[in-house]
Amino acid sequence: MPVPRAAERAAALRAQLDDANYRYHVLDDPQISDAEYDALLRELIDLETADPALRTPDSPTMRVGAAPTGAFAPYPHVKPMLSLGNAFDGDELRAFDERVRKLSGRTDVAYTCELKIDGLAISLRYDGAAFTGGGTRGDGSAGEDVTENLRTIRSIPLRLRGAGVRHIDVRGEVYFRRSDFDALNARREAAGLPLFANPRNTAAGALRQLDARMTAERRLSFFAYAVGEVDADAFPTTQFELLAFLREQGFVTNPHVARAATIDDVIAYVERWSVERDTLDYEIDGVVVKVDELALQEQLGSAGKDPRWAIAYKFRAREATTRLLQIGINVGRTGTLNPFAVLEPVQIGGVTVKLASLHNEDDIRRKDIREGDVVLVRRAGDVIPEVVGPVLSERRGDLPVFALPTHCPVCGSDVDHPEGEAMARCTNATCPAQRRERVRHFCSRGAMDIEGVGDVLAFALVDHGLVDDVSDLYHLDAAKLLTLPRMGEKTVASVLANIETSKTRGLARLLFGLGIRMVGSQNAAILAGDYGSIDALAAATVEDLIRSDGIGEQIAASVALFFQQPPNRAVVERLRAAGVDLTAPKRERAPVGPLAGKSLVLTGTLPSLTREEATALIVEAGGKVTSAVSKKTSYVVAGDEAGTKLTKAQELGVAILDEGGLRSLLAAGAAESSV
DNA sequence: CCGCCTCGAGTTCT
DNA sequence: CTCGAGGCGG
Repeated sequence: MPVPRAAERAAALRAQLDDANYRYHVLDDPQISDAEYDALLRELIDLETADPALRTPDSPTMRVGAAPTGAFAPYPHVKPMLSLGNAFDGDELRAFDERVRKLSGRTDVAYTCELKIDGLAISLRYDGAAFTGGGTRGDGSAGEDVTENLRTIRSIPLRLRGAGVRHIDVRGEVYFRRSDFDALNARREAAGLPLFANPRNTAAGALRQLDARMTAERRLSFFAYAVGEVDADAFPTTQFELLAFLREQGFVTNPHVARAATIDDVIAYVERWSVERDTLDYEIDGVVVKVDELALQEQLGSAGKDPRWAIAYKFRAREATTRLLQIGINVGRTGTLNPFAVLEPVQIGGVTVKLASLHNEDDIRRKDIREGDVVLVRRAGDVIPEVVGPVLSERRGDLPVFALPTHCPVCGSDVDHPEGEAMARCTNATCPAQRRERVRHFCSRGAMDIEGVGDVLAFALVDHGLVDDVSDLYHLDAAKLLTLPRMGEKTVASVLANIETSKTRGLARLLFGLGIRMVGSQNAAILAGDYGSIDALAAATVEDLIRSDGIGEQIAASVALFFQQPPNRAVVERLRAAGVDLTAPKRERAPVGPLAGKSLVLTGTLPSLTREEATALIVEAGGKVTSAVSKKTSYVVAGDEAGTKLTKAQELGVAILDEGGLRSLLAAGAAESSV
């Protein structure tokens, strides 16, 4: 028999803790601190530990999580949990509205609009006022019993607050707050554990933990939005009031609900949230639209599986899960082994994604990505596909940990992977893959800009033995080119003409095109400007080279090494013999113009200028175009569909221009200089 | 020696 | 666009 005094105290503590929880989660108006809450909880745990008879199923102490159970029992839904039909644009919403009005015979139907939380649908059962169990959606008629795990979620009340309810099934969404998810990942990173890919899958995994203590640590949240079977004295008549009723009972409902008098209001709501979705602390994947009147819902009923009184508007997906079929390896022009993902094709944001970069071996290991995994794929900056990570809950059996090959997949040479470096390299400079890539790079737009020689022709030239190194491009003739597949007289003539034109591109582009390690377009321009000719540069020592701005020991050593190697010297001589311009104008005096000394960053698409044209105008005005935004950036020129650079500029307080702003800046200087 | 700034290298899809 | 890493100023 429990000691009466202790029983009283336990009951008081329970009431106090429930109340604190309700104030914190539902009212968002905490009256006691987290520390005080913890102290009360501690006291209750101690009482219950001393006398287990004091323990009740709805005690807040149950939230810390019970010990592991074997497996999940089935959880039948007396009233099935519905799935909703989808709409992807305004027209489909209008069609839905028309059907509703036609079937109901009404001229006007009001709707409630609710954010569609990207989490897991669950059902909670209350008998009397006490929480007695809950389960996942499953196939709609039965899911899994995850009662112990649900108990750990603070925003799920363990007792109803209102009177008059004898039984109720409450439906809603379990989800992960972004802030809680980020905090969890930060802790995992500190502990050296692989990071979770996204909040939704992590929430799913947490809810299916066999050990509820693990679930408790994850800090899941819950929004209630519907009711299944119910037996109560009084019940609301609209969806909007139903949400208020759920709040009165102690549930958290999403604050961004709206009542829409017409379908136009619904569409306005959808458009607003498709833009503002990123401002929320949780992820949403659409909007749920329901006929507001519950009686009308009943009347409309369902067609097959889907109710006729509700529809889910889905935002365009930004990420998706798919199977990682294989990890392939590309060999880059510098010999780097670049792993890439071969994916089961999947639609993301309107395009089919089949491939994605995987960066390097360490990255794959850190994310614990394995061949055969189901992976989460996202389009970084809404463009370039990226594998975020594996969905661990989908992993079946033992998949092998990824390891880079020790020999080049193309030529079989040894692979060099220096300690502490991210990239592994094929050690064979004459590796066919490297040769192909070097020729392609030489002909590319930023380098010698040889029109007509893209990936396909560059590879064909190397593969057919017409070109071994870049100097061979200038010793081609029509007869040789005609031996290649898909090359006719006309194409050959144009390619030869374009190769001829490229001879005058100048030293900066040539140096970049040669593909010297650590010499990209910028360093190439600096060296060309400082030395004026390839002979002067080839004669420079490391000590000479490091005097150039931005050139340190490593880059200097790389340049010097390049010109020491006989094959490279031979390439230079053959280029000279062909009449390729190996000189550059020596660096002109300090830049002048309205943008002298300014550095600008371009992002997005400008209305009437290409990126190249804008860059040329800025350079002409004495300015510099760089790729990343920092405190030193003078202006960010933002066009349509600007990406993360615009956000960064706002964060750092860097001035932002549109195309007009850029033009007036250029014009201002032109006016001055003409005076 | 650390932290910031830049640059290099590789990348997807239509 | 991303990540890695070299250069350099504090």
